[in-house]
Amino acid sequence: MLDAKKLRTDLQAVAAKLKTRGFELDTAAIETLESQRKALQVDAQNLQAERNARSKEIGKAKASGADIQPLLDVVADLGDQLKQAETAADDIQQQIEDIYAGIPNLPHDSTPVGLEESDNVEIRKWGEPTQFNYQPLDHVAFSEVRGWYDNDAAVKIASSRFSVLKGPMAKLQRALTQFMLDMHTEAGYEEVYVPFLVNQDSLRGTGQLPKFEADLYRIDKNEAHDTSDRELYLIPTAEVPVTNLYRDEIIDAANLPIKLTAHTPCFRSEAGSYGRDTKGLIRQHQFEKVEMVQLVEPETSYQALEELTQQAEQVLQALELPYRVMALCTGDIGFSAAKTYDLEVWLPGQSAYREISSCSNFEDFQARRLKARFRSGQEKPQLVHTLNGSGLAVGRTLVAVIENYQNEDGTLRVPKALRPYLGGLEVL
RNA sequence: GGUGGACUGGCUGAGUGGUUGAAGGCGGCGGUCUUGAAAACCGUUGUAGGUUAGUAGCCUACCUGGGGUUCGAAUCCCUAGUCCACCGCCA
Repeated sequence: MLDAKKLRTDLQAVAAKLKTRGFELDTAAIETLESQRKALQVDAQNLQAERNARSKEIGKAKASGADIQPLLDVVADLGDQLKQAETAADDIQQQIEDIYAGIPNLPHDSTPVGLEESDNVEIRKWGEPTQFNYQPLDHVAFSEVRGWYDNDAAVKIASSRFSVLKGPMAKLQRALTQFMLDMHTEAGYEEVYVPFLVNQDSLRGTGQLPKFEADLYRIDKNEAHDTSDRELYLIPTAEVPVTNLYRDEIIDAANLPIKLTAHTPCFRSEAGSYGRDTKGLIRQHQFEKVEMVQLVEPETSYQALEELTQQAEQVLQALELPYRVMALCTGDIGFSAAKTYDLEVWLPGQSAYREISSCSNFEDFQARRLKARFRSGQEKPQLVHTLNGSGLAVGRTLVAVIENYQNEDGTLRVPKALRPYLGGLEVL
């Protein structure tokens, strides 16, 4: 959520900035609503002040034994007036909040301007696309031959876009997870284990709600025994539970930066992506991811974004997987992000670079709704800046390892860094 | 799953429906005293919104969330959440 004050005082500048990401802000509607809000709020508050004063008089009169009936007559309809004013003010307030909740973050000045994926800018490249002296297989073909990957079984027990991994491939995925967590904890990230189901407040905090409900899996409550009015959602990323650890918290500045890492499954309904990446592990309803999250002081957040991105790159470098770093353009960054780097790994099966990590600085956009603040000394609490990045998407890393390390005879070399996690095996 | 109890500022803990944003204590901050520190003593100490040139003043809201009763709610009622205790079940 953007700063309401900034929206009021700097509306045209905000609208201009949002336009670079293809978002049209209805400034006229906002101005109208804001001036109505102001009037109604002042109205309601004046009535409240009057009621408070009158009620106090009644209290005093009663205490001194005077007749309070005349006083009661005076305030007879005050309650109704107040209720009306409050209802009107709440209604406008709600309309304003609904609009504000749908406004995306302002892109940082260093985010390249552009409306489409093709406007993203390559920042750097590491390694060269892996060379083969035969036509390399994609991960599906390769792993099906070995009996490691069973799409039909997944469809039978769940539906499409799920997968069953067997034997060495299942083990390889676990090794990758372990390896990544170890790298991050050695670099100073604290490992956390968190719920895979979260409530609506958490999803609002990180910006998935209200706009992206369709992308989420919701657990409908069982009316037979559940009278609660809470509904839980499967997490689309560990970002949600991990960042929400600090919702409604005031952090001692001495404890910043906070750097966390977590491994979780992620669940995405992938609504509207029919026909894209239908084969294999690239786009799944359920996948494994190791995530990094940082909470930092505002002045250091762009430095932190570089550090976070490099930490994700370290994983690819350690696995010796070729990749490139893309700065997403204003039209391609996510709703809550001010700046995002995508890491794209080389996939021989597709002869293309594909996203394997996304590292973003949200500045105070998430923190504002989370009320995640810090305080140094006696100063007023201030919003933190939040960042996160995949380090990495494990499922896609598995794809990358299989496609880049395959041998023509159907065997798979184990990246050196992973061997300690697979009992020293060099070939699978 | 059943039964009972509780939820108050950073923490602890009072609070007969009426100058209660909320006693007291702890902690924090400032000061007195001291060569310095401790102790003691004095003062101070929440968040957000509105108004405003203003981080001044004034007004409003906030005692777990939401709703209600009332001229007036921390206090009464309903509802949800959370925690505690006992019983049952369980990886």
